[in-house]
Amino acid sequence: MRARKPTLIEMCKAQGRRITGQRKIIAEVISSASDHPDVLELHRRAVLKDNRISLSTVYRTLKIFAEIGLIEQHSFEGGRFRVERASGSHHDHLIDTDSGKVIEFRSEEIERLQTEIALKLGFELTGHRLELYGRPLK
Amino acid sequence: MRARKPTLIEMCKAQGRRITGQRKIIAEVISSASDHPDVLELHRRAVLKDNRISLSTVYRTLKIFAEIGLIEQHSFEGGRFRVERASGSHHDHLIDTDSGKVIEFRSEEIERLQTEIALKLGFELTGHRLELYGRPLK
DNA sequence: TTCCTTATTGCAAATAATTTGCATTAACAA
DNA sequence: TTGTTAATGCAAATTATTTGCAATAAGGAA
Repeated sequence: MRARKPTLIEMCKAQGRRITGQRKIIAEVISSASDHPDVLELHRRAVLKDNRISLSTVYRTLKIFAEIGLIEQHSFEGGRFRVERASGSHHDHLIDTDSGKVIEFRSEEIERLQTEIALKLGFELTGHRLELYGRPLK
Repeated sequence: MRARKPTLIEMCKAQGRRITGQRKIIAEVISSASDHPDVLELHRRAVLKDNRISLSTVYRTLKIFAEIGLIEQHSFEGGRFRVERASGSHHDHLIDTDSGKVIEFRSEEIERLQTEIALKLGFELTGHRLELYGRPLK
């Protein structure tokens, strides 16, 4: 039997946090999202499952999840913050400027170049942000 | 005699805009900035030269300059918009996370890879954002 | 130069996104 | 079951930016 990846809630509990109904639901919404919803959208989806979840709680819960490293918050060009479950493996994003959809990708080549460039400029790379914006080819 | 690069104000005039005292000063502040100041900082500097410049005017002027393509506005991680005079030549940014300073760089290699990746994903690259974050090496 | 039209400005109020104070509720350990 | 206290909901506060509107001033016409 293979070790299962712990759920958001399990990780949360492991941090000594209380497992509330609203946290369970917000975690569920995030886990089952295949897109990169923004906070308002998350709240909308959460309220569908339990209409007693306030927007502040969504904000607070996201902040906690982010601190523990369970999710990542991205701010793409000219929009609100958008959320995705941390996948463990790093990737960058291509944003479809027609639809707003987000496509994930990863390039070892680019990762390597970034470290190299930082080094050449006299810096130790601690993070980066790479976003491509494009229109689908016909 | 070689053609001189037109000033922000000249470009502005060429667009049929009125040349006001505040626009002259804001243009001056931007042109003489060697860093990437945010709006509040620009306003602070502008007020030093003429204390009758309001923050809204700075915002409005920046919007106009940006529309004409005279400046670029960047939103680096977790901060306000920061402004730089458009240089004509594209470059990316490395942000010193200790000091907040911004270093410009350009890598043909990375530019090329980006176009290639987008293409591979079925997209025509229309824009991108690349920011490196790092700490200076000792 | 002076006058006239209308873009531009300053100010205060409006938005928009997010955060916070506080009284109430509910997790969960004893 | 109960007591402690983290978490919640709500409304109000923040922060960054935009906008309505009356007053001002650029710049072409006379």
